[in-house]
Amino acid sequence: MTNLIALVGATASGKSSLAIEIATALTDAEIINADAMQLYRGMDIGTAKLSSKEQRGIRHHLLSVIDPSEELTAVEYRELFDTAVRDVLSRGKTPVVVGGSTLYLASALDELSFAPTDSELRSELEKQSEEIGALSMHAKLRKLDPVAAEKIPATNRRRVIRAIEVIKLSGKNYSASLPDPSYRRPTVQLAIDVSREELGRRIEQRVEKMWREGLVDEVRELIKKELSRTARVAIGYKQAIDFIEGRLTAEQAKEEIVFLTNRYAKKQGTWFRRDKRIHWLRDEADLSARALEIVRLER
RNA sequence: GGCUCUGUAGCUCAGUUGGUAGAGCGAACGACUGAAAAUCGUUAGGUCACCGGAUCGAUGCCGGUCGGAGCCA
Repeated sequence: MTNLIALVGATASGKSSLAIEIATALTDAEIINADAMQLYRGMDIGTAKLSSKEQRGIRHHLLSVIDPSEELTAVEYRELFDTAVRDVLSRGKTPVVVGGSTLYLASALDELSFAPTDSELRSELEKQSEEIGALSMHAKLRKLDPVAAEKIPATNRRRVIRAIEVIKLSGKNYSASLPDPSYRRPTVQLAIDVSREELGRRIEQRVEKMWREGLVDEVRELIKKELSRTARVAIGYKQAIDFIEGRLTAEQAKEEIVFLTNRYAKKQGTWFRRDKRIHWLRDEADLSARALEIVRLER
């Protein structure tokens, strides 16, 4: 018995609208967002968030639930996610998870025990990395855990720092490889297989549309308050800020958004391709019918 | 028309006092455990514009051809 349906994959591949179709057909489904940026309140146009009209009466969870000044870790996301899932299940409904934020999805869907964190230790290590350099930092890791050091390139400061943090906090070695994934709850995962070229075309159109629909105004409103590190680097938002502050022309900003979105889609492709549990759906006319067939077979 | 500068990887450009070349970005592929729209890795790309000359040897020097930019007229 499947409790969860998850629609994952690249940005602009058509997840949101397929989710609506599936939920409508199932009649008892509710949607749970798994997009890191759609969690932010006030970040609507640039994240391609469905309007309430587009949601067609399907209940959506975890949209616009945190302030753009906040950050949300993968573990915190999992807590929100679990609450939403329990809520949906308690009413006898089926949760349809939709999103492309890789680490959030792994955290929510799969068995992954995150080691603890400590912001003080973290910032101390970050400072140290600045001072002594990436190579010395990596040498420190090598002393603590040669196996982990072997797997993490010295140039990847973020992962080196996190590994040292975990080892110091837990006293145990750091597993630098992702385990074979296993679901926390019975789940069926679907993704839409859209070619790079087609994705590129859609992204270009989507960026034009975002700009027309007022991305810049949305961003003007947002930057009245301090944005969190995460919100600040959201594709589209950073470039709109650069436009507003005169560092880019409108054309340059749009061009950069298109480019970065394509690169993002590519990266998502790499991540999802290796998950052998995903059912890939050809992007053709009877898409939702085939999706429903798989869902019914798996339930 | 004259003068000056210029043509090296898909793009922007280094470079070789003459011994057949590099970087950044891009591309392809990949990694990923409390920032994930993050943070990184690997690999593939070049008759060094074209033709000729001198040289053991030219992408580099000399001459010419073609293309680009600027200044003067």
